[in-house]
Amino acid sequence: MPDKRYWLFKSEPSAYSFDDLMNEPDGWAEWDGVRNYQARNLMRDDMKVGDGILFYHSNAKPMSVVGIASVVREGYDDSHGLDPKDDHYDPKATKENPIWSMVDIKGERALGRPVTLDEIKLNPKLKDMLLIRKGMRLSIQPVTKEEFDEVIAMGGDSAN
DNA sequence: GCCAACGTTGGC
DNA sequence: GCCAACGTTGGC
Repeated sequence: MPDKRYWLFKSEPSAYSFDDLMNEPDGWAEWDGVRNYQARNLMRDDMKVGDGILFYHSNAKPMSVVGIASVVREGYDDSHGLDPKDDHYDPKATKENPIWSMVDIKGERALGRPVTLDEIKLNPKLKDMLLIRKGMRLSIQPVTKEEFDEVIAMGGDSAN
């Protein structure tokens, strides 16, 4: 996979945690409900099957990267926006133009230990991560292979 | 719980 | 097309 890319997905563990992903009965989950155009474009246009994902817990104690996941289905229509009863309903979405996209992801493995936001901020190799840029709220962010590998190394995972 | 930063909406 | 108001995110 010559052009494998790497991403960071944020999730509030009170809403959906890495354990929830690992415990999915089917082994994978729809990453639905993203309602931000920039994040949508990344999912719709740039993600490929096999891409690596750092799974980050926001609004958590501690805030940290807790596990590794991967893309198992490339961007497709997020039909949840069409359902008025769905939490992620968007009144502007139509069958002809659902507006939003999602990917499917699979939990790979937990890190040996969580890598906290504080540690990421202190690591000079990770100083350019979007995650620690002031005001950066994007829930899906690209990361470089070097950053991806560094976080895994910090988490004490030797699997790759 | 607070609030800064940011995206979106809507009046003009 | 500008921009103030508003809602949300997410660290603190």
